[in-house]
Amino acid sequence: MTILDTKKEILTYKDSTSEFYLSDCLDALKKIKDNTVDLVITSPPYADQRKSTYGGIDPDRYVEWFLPITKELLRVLKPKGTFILNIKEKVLEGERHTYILNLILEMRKQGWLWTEEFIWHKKNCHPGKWPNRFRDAWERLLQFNKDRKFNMYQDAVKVPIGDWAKTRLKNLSETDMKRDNSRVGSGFGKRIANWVGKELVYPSNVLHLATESSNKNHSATFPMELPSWFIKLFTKEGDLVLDPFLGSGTTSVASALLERDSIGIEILPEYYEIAINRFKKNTQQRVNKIKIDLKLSAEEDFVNQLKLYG
Amino acid sequence: MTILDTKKEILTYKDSTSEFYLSDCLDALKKIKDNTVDLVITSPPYADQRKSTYGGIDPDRYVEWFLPITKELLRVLKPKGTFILNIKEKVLEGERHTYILNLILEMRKQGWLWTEEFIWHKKNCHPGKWPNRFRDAWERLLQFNKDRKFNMYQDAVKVPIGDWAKTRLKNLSETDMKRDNSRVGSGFGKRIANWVGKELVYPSNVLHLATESSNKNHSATFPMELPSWFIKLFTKEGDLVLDPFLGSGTTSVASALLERDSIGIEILPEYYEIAINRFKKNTQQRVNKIKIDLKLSAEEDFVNQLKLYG
DNA sequence: GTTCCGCATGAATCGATAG
DNA sequence: ACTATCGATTCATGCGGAA
Repeated sequence: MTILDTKKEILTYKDSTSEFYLSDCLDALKKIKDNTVDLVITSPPYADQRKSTYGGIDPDRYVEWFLPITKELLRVLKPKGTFILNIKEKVLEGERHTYILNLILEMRKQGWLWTEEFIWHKKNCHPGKWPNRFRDAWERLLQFNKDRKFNMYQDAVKVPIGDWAKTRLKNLSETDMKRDNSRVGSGFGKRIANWVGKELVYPSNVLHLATESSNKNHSATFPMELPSWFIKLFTKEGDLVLDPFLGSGTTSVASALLERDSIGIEILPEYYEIAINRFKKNTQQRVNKIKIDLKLSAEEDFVNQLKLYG
Repeated sequence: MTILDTKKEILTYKDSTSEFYLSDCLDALKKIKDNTVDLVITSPPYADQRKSTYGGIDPDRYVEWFLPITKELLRVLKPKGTFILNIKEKVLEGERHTYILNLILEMRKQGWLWTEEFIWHKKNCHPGKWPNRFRDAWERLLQFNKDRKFNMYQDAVKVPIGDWAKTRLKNLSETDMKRDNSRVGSGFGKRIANWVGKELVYPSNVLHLATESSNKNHSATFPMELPSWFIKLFTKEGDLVLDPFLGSGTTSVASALLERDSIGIEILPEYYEIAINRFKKNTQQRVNKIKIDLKLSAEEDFVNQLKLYG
């Protein structure tokens, strides 16, 4: 084993501050004070799955590897904060492995409450064919809390579709959507503006999102909408978001664009650099195109909502 | 406690035989021979949920109540057979209860393999609003097997939609679909005929189905498409399907229409009668309308596939 | 014979109130 | 205190009656 580089950088966007740790996860977590984080959201290395990049954790030892980390997360999370864990068990010898079941049971012994399990339905799941199973099109989004009372801002993720709007939407052909979408601020945008606020409903615990194929740099791509949705749901502006397995930095970017502070921890220098660069690019781009962004924002938001809650 | 009525009736449809037991589940199971069942599919009473009708099982005692039953199911299932368990944990004191996690772990100790977990996305989930959670829109469909090698007929549930058909479908307005659907054998039917065989894809492990509210007789309606889909996937004509918690008899009807034999067990006389009557009505109706059904079958099948894999 | 509209109906959960 | 019951909340679906 080589000795790991460690460093810390701080970037800002508008009023938000984003810290980046190049460090072992546990080491960096120990530098964070008790009860300071509003939301932890992460997609840890899946057992044995990303062996080539992360070293891979033996499925049978996954729980014992992860428990010290969840213990630290419990410590740094505010009493009314939330922990969202994106994970899916792998198949081993023809069976779904049980490490996630055991992880949930063990985390409850640590003091975590297992509040809810959201489903991420991956609309464009990985292709493939096996004689004894179909393609895996969903992942778990486990919600844990320290207390039955936690912060939840449901109105921030309301979905602008009722019966009436839905029928109209179905009657729009796909080419219509595309054409109008490209004409910024014109037809489609105006129509959306009419819908928004007319028929807002609360979403359910099933999210419909496509994986992002664009960022091939990091093997586990979780789409920007995923952290964005939970950040809007469980934090307000100025709150602090933590991702202990930052990867290519999706959580940091999502946090900054929503003007939340963030801490991201990544052990591999390659990914750390990718995360830093992506953050700079995305926030800078945002600043340069601020006028266009403002014009687009209503449409973008609507389209994102659609993608989330198809 | 009153002494329960017990009886057994046998009904037939085409070449298939359907047995109905009015009996305690365990008692009836013990009359079934070892290694004779090709598919067990059932939706047991959820913990504490149907208290008014089924007596309700205490969540903390759910596992110990269910394990003797799964032991019998393991005995009667053929080596290459499959057990599909439809279940969802309830919320207790703000947390998702862990009895299903424990059930899976305990069933593995009995010798079951936990092969897969399908998701049933309930499009019309129960409404409601709470300060700390969204509506629950999914249920588990746990797949268990006795052996890594099991029968699976994937081609039987192929979905007739590729990218090309998908795009065309989106461009069809809803009213177009309805209108053409009503003209039997005309436009829509022909178009389907063009698609079938052109773009067949395998489905994923996420099923999109609405619950059936039409059958008001039984509180827990699982939609006919659900057992139908798994029956097609895991059995062939003439095979034997078992539902130890028959309820209003959906599994028996689905089995008969697909010409599989079936055994259904129901402890409550009210539901037993409903199941018998529904079976008679559905199979009889089917026979009367056999010509129309044959004409419709291609379309019906397509529409059902659409509903399953939206 | 169709199509459209209105309405009842759920495998729910929380918090307040009552025993 | 601890348990049991009840009202409030909410929306996709399918049925029935009417145009």
